[in-house]
Amino acid sequence: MEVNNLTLDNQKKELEDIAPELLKKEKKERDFSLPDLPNGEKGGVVTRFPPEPNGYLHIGHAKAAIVDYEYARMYDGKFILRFDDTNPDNAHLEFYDAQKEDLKWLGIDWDEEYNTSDNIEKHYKLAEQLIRQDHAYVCTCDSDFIKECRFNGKECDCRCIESGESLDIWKEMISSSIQGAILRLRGDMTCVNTAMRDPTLFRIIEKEHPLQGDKYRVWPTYDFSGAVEDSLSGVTHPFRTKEYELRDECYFKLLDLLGIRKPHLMEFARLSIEGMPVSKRKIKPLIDKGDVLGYDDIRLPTLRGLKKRGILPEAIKKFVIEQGISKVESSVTFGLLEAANRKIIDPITKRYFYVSNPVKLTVDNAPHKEKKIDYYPRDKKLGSRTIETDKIFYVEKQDMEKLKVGDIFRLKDLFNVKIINKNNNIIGEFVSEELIPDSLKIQWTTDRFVNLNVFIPHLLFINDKFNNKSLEEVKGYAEESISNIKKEEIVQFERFGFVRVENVNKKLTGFFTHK
RNA sequence: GCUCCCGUGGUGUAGUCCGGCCAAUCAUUCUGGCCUUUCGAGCCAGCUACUCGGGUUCGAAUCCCGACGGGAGCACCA
Repeated sequence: MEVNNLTLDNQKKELEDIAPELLKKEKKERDFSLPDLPNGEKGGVVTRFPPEPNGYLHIGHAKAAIVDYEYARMYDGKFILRFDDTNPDNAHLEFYDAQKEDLKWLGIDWDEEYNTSDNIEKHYKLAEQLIRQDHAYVCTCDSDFIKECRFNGKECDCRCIESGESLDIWKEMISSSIQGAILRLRGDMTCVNTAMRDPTLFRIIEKEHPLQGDKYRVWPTYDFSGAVEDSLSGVTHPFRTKEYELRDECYFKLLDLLGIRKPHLMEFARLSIEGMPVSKRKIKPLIDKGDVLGYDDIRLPTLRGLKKRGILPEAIKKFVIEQGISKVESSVTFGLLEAANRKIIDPITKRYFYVSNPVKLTVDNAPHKEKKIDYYPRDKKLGSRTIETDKIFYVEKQDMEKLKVGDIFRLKDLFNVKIINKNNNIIGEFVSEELIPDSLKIQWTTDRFVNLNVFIPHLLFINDKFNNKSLEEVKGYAEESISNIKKEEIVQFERFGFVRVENVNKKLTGFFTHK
């Protein structure tokens, strides 16, 4: 029978008769683990995270680090932390440790750690090999000229000097004080891929290195050190971001010429969050001007900023793995990270009363009470506190504005109140204790409150322009028991949102995490 | 300008290599409902997508060609 001649409805009916089970769509569960690695063998995978110690880690670094780390764990392999500190102009001592702290906070530990700058002698040897093989040459042209030649696909005269002479100058570069010389790969000056037009392999930078001091003046470039280190350190699956894709050819050519092992190099897209730039170029000026408070500002996607705001490392990990290693350039909303975070913190955070924009409410005939309220009714393990109440309360101005004289509402977990007067003072009247279904329940404090201001982060940039309303400060009263928290804790202020509260020298500050 | 990469709902992603099981995954957002002593969580339902045009094929999100759109690179930075 010609099934396709039937209408859709008839087809369905027909199917129901023959094979009803086919009509039921069972939900497919998607697992959020990373896809398999090409040629990935249990125990045989080595990955690496190679930051330059030039700043604090941000969510973009976290993506790379988590992907590298997770793959190593997935295959029972090895994960290497390598500081790519081959430019003494950029590397700073403080950031080696700072970045390690950031990684540890993320929950990442490494099997091996080293600095590229420890291997400079090795790099020199390989460079010498290239020169002897006539695959690299010393160039003394100035950078503008080199640029021009690259652009036009022209070779310069330095390319013709013979390998012996190049070697002599190379040795001089290392040992003496000559300036203005670089070592270049003999690539192809007419190659359509401009990355192959004799890229620079080594250059002279005379600056104290944070670890090596003044031991070296000739430093390898990323093209050289990256490829060589990946190969020599046994990395099998190095990842990097898409903007390096054009350099793949150079990476493999170098390893080819040197006759050393070629890893399986892969690229993924950079992670960008809407309105939260990651680049130092954009963040540094804001810090210098004082527009943001530092690299741990809660508006920033630095790991320190996220931490301060109350984002947990597990949420970052989930978020990153959900994004995966696609090459599609996309801009994710911060809401996705928030959602991941909320799922984790919701079941484990205590609920407190916090009243922003407080106004006084007097309930003259209120019964005196000592009310025990669970920190989270759904999980008694989180404990409870007892609040003593009398006639005086503080409630949110916004809530009171919604109510008219005569309206009845409930002070949550306490009793029902009717509004008697709203003129100068807000006066209420005790109505009853039993819960009135569907009544408005609002949070409150007594007159034994503590002052607590909450900083609420908003988008740092809107349409590429700095948002000068990006940091909002809300003043309010929190119930007294909030001051019992230790140094810091993420809590939920009911009907307000999740807030990370810091308790430093008896001074409380709140940082709004998310709704 | 040249070269490379990418293009699935509002957002992000799975599927693309190896065409059929895709009348397209999952998450998030949004809308409605349920539940709840929070505007949070949970539960249920709903909306919305294969950039376009050709080709190959019995059959294309998937392969080929072209267009369009987005991103990146063209550093003595990584």
